Amino acid sequence: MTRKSEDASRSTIRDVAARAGVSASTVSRVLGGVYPVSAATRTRVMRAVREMDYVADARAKAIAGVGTPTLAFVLEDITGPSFALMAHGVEREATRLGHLCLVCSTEGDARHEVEFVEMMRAQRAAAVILVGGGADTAEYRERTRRMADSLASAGSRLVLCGRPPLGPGAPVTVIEYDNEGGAYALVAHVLVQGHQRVLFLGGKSDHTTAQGRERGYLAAHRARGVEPAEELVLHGDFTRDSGHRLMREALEQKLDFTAVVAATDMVAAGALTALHEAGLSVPRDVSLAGYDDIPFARDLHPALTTVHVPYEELGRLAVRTALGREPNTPDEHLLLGTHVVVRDSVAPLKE
Amino acid sequence: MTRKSEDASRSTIRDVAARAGVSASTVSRVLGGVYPVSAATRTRVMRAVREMDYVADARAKAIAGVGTPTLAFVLEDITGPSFALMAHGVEREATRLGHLCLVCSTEGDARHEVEFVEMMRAQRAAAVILVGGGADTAEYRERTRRMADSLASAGSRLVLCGRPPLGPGAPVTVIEYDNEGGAYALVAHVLVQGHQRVLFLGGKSDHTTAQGRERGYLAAHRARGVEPAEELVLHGDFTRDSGHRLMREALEQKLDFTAVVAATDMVAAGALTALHEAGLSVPRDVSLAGYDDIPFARDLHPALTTVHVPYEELGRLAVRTALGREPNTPDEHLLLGTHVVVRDSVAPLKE
DNA sequence: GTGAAAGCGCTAACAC
DNA sequence: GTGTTAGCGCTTTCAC
Repeated sequence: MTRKSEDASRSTIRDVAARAGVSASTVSRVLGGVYPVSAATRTRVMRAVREMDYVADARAKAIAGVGTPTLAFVLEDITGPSFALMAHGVEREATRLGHLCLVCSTEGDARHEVEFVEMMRAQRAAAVILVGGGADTAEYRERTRRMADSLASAGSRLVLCGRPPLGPGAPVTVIEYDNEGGAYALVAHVLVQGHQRVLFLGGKSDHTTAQGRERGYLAAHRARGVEPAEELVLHGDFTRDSGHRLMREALEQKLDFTAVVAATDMVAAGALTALHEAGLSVPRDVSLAGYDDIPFARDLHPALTTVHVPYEELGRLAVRTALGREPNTPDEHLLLGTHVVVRDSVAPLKE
Repeated sequence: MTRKSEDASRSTIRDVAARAGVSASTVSRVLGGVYPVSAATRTRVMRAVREMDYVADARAKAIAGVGTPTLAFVLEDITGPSFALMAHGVEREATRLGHLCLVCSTEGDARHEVEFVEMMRAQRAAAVILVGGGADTAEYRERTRRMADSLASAGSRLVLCGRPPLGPGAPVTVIEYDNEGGAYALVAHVLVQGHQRVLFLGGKSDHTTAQGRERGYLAAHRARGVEPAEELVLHGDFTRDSGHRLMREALEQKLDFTAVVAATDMVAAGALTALHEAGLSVPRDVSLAGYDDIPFARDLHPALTTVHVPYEELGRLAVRTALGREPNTPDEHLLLGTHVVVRDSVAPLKE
């Protein structure tokens, strides 16, 4: 049986109406749901719909005020495991709440970011979720503030996930997780094992997430009365390659350390490989810890001690609060907790 | 300076027109681009636009025939590294080609899948890309064929990525990569090292991707004149946990093998930790290989020998061909090559 | 119950 | 150059 010969490409509600011998309104009504329509007409209409394989144009519905709402998720690069986790949470929750989910990758370009947000505003997205840390500059605040305002004035809402909050009064929701606290706990755990010289493989020095983790590293030292050696905190970015390079350099320079804490698990993965390449054994020769608890962390060898961040939950939460809010609500600030998960990559210092 | 007091939420082109003291068409024209408008009016209009922070409703534009086209990408779970890679490719290429990109996760549920496709058809998506293998059943073909037809008849197009092609004549584009060939080459590489009993950690036995890889495993054996032992091919799924479990069971059952080939890198990762947990060393005690060449493969220890699949390229290609096709073109079939990348997890068999 | 008409926000053809 | 009108595909009064 050949499936329909006419070109449904331009099949409109009127075409269906014509075929069923009724008016467009009637078609709309039977499709719409529970409006009283005689059984006979309903059947005829449904048959026409089926025969023509008709689906109402979602854009037209939207413009008529009955569309499926949309939610936008803009991130740097879906390829990063923690971003992917969040995206998953966002996507699940969005569809659970009956929303369509647009995702855009900015590739870290701020210009792309504002372009995307503008597009989403044009799409009349119910909310746009921005994720991924960055530098907390005046320029950032101004730009982001502007996005927040225009979204808000369009009845939408901006959600900042793991990125610098704006000043007070901005119509945004910010959801963060505790970078400093997590790093503090993690580093404390390392220090307790007797390590005194722990190398920190950090991120970009103006990146707020990196800063938070670095602060935790520092604070944990000071809490135990040890002043961290300046040459032990290195800066790169959050990639695997950065960890690999930094670690190799540290080894070449014969820096003196017995443990290393990486700003992310990716960095830790690179560092681990560098360590292995240098013939060092973890944790026998040196202890290693990461941050994020991406799924792969436990398949590293040794399984990585790290800090768990509830990324997926973060994503879900982001959409839930975004969609639950009244548009012009002022700022709201959620802080999710993190906790260290102890595996095998950190061992007590043996003299 | 306070940003605009009126509620732009319902700010329409007519509002802008009123404020600028012109007609809506004029506003449309200055916004539209290059239509001749006097400098004076243009300025006035632009000022009004700025003051009201106006953006044209993309849905309304779309319905009027000048919208940003949309492209849909539906996958099982963005959290899988290879999916993420493809998504990245798709997303980049889509935005490069001026398309918006919708992504939906089906969580492996076929019902969700058809629902999403229906939605995308309603959205008048220019194309929908379906990725992720599955069982090649009659039900699958029928269902998918139906989706392809209705998409085609709506002027859109279905692209199948790494999943079973339909019969001939279906209006779909299918892009695959060479599972069998890759597995063949990989297993040949293992056999050449002297291994005779190589364990295969496969996927679901009705999953076409898994089947392809298994066929390659088998073929490589036969090509060397060795009949693979039946008890050495195990079935699970493509997750890390599956690899872990299967490996542990194989060890418990004291299966006799000197190398293991996993159907995916994730499976290999799980298997690797199971091996480590059992106190075995790779590749000294047993060799191990994966498939996919996800970024993490080289940070496993030892770095994983695997088959490279150009996932990101696959994604880009998918959108390029999808968008480049005329709607009702019959089937087209692209096969991307794969190649094995030799790292450290496979070693020659020592007697 | 059902149809005609108005309206959603926009663009485009057609005046002037 | 610019305004008026019609029309995109749909929903929703408002009549009958």
